[in-house]
Amino acid sequence: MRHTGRLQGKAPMTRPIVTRFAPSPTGMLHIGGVRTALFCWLFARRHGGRFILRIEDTDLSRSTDDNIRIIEEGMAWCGLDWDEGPVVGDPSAWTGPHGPYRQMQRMDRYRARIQDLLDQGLAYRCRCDREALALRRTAVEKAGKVFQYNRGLDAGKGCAEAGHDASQAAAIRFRMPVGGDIVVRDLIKGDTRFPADSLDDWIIARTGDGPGEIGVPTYNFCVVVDDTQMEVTHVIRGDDHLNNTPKQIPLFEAFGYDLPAFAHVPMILGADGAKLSKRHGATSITEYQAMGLLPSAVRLALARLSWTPKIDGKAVESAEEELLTDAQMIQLFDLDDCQKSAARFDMDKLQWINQKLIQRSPWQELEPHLRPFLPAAWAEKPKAWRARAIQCTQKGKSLKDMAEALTFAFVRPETFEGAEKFLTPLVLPALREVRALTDYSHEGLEAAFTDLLARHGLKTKDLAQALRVALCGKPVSPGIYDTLLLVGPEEVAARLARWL
RNA sequence: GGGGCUAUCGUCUAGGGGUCAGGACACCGCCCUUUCACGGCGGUAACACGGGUUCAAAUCCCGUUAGCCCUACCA
Repeated sequence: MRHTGRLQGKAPMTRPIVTRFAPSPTGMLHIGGVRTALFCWLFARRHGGRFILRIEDTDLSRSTDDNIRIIEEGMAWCGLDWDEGPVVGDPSAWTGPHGPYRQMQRMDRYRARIQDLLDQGLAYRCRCDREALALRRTAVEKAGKVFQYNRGLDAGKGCAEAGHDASQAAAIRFRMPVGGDIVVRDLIKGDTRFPADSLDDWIIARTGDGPGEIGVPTYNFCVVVDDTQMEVTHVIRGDDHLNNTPKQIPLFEAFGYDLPAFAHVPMILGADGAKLSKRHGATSITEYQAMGLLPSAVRLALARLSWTPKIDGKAVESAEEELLTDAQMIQLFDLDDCQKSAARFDMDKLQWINQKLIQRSPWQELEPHLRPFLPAAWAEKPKAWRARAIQCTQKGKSLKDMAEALTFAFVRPETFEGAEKFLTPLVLPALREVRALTDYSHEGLEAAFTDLLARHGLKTKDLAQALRVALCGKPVSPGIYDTLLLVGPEEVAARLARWL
């Protein structure tokens, strides 16, 4: 077992747990990224550790401040608060002792480390130009072999022997170990061995601006520098990075650092099993927000993909147990209970969770989330009215559904085709009396209805449906007493007028 | 091509030598009902394939197949 760190797989207990989420600001915040962040967050919270947000913006062509703000806001909406990282809305500020937390602002650190490696002979300058490299690559591949820089079939053909001009600008390559296996001890995937000879001397810094200059370092290099310097104990990331780990491990060792523990979490797939993309519907976290989902529902649904919470060693066994609170999730979260395989995104389950969470939330908690879906007039309504409005629509699947179910309270309805089917001559006399009702308490309305129904020989259904149609413009609304109450006596009279 | 990861109901999964293969979502049916819902009860439905090992395999081993990842001076 060569190239394995002494502490790999178990972080030293003397250090507090530190996890980090390190997205690239290249567009929207992807739901898969949020899930990875969620696992990091849950793990840190579970162990009373710190959670770092770090921005990997070394891809100059795609990284923008706007994209960074999208990440920050998405994380914030999801309730994934970070202990160290950028400050929302201020590109030059950060919180935490290991800043800055944007890689492009950390260049001097990277260059210093690269210089160290160069001085120790652990890395070297490479002046092969890309065309020449491409030529060699195709030649080797044509022969059915694998092109690996300075390795395998290409062994001994590195720059040193190629006699390149030292006055040229150069990229920097890291000298990888030869022979044996590099083993990654992964908390989710288990031990995985990679033949060291399947990897080559990879580029840690792009070609610099001039001779002796060190260019922008690459991703695999920056991560290692950052993770060590930020004292990350548990690298929890997408399993697309599993293959990068054997490249990074020798770097940790070259720096003389203990290895962090690794946990590669499976990806989230679309409903058809393909990589989750736009054509599957929502991929950006902001779309979930717009759908009327509660952040807590998104958290639970995402967490339950590839994670089975175990209570006293037993997997959750009922709908009731499935509905974990954040506190329970944090208390229960364990990398041991994570799946190795990718999971398909299940929108039905998300919606079910959302519905259940809406049902069991106090109306005051729901209101701020519901507010963006409601008309401005909402704010002017009395507290008791708002409470009733929310409570009688808490059966909805989403905040959007709830808001839609309440539109009748704000807009006078149009009539519709077939309204007469409900507003028959038989119910009109009763409707006329409803117009005069003044006691709008639930009990008052119920008593009045009982009396009305008896005297006019109607069934509850007849009157209720007629009222729904006249008041809401459709035969669907909350309970009829609630509907009346939310519309209010004057408006009820006004809306009824056209039918009488 | 090389290296790596993965594989139980439609979906998320439990189970890791002997289970009627369990649960949740979805779906279907019944009940409740002033509409739509909610709720209650019940039901359909799975070990990718082929070889081993074993008295016994979903479970262990080896193949195969399929999907994905890495193989960039992207991250």
